[in-house]
Amino acid sequence: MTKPIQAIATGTRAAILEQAIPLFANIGFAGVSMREIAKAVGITPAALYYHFSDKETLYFEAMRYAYADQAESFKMALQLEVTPRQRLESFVLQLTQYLYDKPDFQRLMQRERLDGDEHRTKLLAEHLFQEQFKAMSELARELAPEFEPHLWAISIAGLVMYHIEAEHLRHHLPGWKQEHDDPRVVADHVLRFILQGVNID
Amino acid sequence: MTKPIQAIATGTRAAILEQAIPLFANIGFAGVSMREIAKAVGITPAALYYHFSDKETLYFEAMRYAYADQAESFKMALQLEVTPRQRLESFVLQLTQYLYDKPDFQRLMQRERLDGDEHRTKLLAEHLFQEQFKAMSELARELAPEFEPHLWAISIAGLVMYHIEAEHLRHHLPGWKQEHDDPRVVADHVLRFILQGVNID
DNA sequence: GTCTATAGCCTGATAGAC
DNA sequence: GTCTATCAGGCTATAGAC
Repeated sequence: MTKPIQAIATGTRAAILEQAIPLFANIGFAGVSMREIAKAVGITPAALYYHFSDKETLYFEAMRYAYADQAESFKMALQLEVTPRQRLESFVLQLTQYLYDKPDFQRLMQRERLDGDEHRTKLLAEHLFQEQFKAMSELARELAPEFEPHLWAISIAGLVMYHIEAEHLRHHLPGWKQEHDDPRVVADHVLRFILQGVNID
Repeated sequence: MTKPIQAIATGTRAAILEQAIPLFANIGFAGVSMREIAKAVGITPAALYYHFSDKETLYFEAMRYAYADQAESFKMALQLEVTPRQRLESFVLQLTQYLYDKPDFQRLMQRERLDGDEHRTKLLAEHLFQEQFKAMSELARELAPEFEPHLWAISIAGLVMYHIEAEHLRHHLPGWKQEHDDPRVVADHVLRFILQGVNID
């Protein structure tokens, strides 16, 4: 319905990436054709091949473009000079809010977990998540020393992500309420769920 | 490599479904062609259309077939006449083990969360998960009355599932150890993670 | 039930004009 | 840079023989 001509993008290359991202996120690599992408941008398929050598390269670049601003987003939350508990709280809140605000990014992550090859998965882990994951592991050592930091950090991330990824499914499961789709309610629940198991002074 | 001709299946229809399931699970609906499925079964594409009216119907029936044995699997774990804590323990253990043992099922679930339409998602929720989800919600009331049962049950399921779904990604994140791929280690961690936050007598 | 053959369309990708 | 035109091949699905 909405046809938001790119306001941010300058240049055709950026416009292509910005139109391709939601298509790949919502339909997947195999489900989207170069013709569809071209149509969304308002050019012919042939023009796509001037900017990207093939479909896979376009997909790869679309991912990199979608990730571009992400790496910066969480750094601050974890590096603040505050108590460990406050760092955990701001991390959970920020992650929840981010995933709600950027559904394309969230769905691209989800698809990579299913279809990402070794190369892309490694890139994802090392260039996007590693720094935050390290900070989370450090937090684990401070807040929950009785756990493996790696497993603990995955648990935190998984808790947040699953609530969001299962949103449609949850709507048909007993006890669902409208408010459960509110990121603040999810973040609040997840935080309480974690903190009850953590040795807070 | 391995070409395990169907040993369980009796009849072509079952053979088709059994060959289609891993293909859909690993590559996805849009990524798999009727030709590929036919080739895996050892028949021609035309023969598929004798058994299933079109590709979508085949996919739908393949899902139903993959789910068929699942509904029974978890019932006992939750209906045992044991303490709530023991029911939680056997649920987490059984879910973890099941997802590791049936990667096709696990991946089909993951794909449904991404691409499932309203109809399939509802079917999934109501015919497969509802009963176990209710039992989990009941468990929540007994073990963690300070939480919303719905959100608590989702958290438990999400904890287990995310560890498994993120397996490839985890391999490239700091602190990963080989043993973290062992379902018993994951189940043990998840259980401890949950139980520390639960009021056990 | 399964086959051969094929219709009709869509796909990724390229050549060459502008 | 973007176009028109097009190729070669893959796709779902069907018709009709056996």
